[in-house]
Amino acid sequence: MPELPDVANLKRYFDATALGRTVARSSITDGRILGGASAELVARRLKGRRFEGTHRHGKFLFASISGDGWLVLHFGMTGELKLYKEEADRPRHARLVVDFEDGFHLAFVCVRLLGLVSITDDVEEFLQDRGVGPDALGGDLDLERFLDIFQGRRGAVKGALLKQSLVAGIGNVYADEILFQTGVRPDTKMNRLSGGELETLYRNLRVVLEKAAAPDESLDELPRGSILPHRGADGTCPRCSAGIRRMKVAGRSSYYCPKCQRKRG
DNA sequence: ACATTGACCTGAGAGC
DNA sequence: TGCTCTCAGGTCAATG
Repeated sequence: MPELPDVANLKRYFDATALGRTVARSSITDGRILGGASAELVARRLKGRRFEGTHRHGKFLFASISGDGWLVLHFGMTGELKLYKEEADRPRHARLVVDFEDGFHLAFVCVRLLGLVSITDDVEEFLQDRGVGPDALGGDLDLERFLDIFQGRRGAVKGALLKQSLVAGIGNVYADEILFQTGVRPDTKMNRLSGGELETLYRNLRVVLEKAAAPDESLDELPRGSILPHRGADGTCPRCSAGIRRMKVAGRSSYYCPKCQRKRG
């Protein structure tokens, strides 16, 4: 679930449920979610504080803690947030539970433990240390920067789109959607695309993610319709009705239309 | 430097 | 019912 558009939704959920509330206490129920950070530090930083605002970069969500630093959340493959009141409603696989003074609880749920909970004092520094590239929807990713990053790469287009150090936020599903809109097969080598195709790729990347991240998600308004609901066995192309095919690219399942998406080179 | 592969985790679903 | 296998929307370390 949690690619850029999903994290945008989780940010809205966090804003609606946690901002302005005061933390009474918090607990980490499985230390493996911390990626080396200290559970004691997380608890100490949150206790008695309020969340004042949030910031999303790629698939990371940062929540500013009143007076002192940021809570870092990454949702991995299976992360989500759940606000609840009654203890009986605590979700399974809650890895971080924040208890608010007003009796509500916010759980960071992560079945497969591939997500991350941490603390940082400086968001920019955190992103730099981890080698995270510019946000896919950010203002500093203009066409020029995009071309700088992707032009001349030798590997598959899809592999490059998925690489968070190049551009942050695109995951397996939206990479397929962007490539469907662009009419390019996922295994096409990046350096086989013309300048014009790269520009189209950039425009589609922005449009797809903007539409998907909007509160009223509207992918079906895309010029070619959306391939996303047709992923999986027996899917058909929304544009030409050909059977959707599947192949592995960069180790990930990739769905594409054999008629609308051509391989170059 | 760049690209590909396996490992990290758990759970759901298919097939026997 | 229960076992085994495959797969899942992410990322890192190790390898070519």
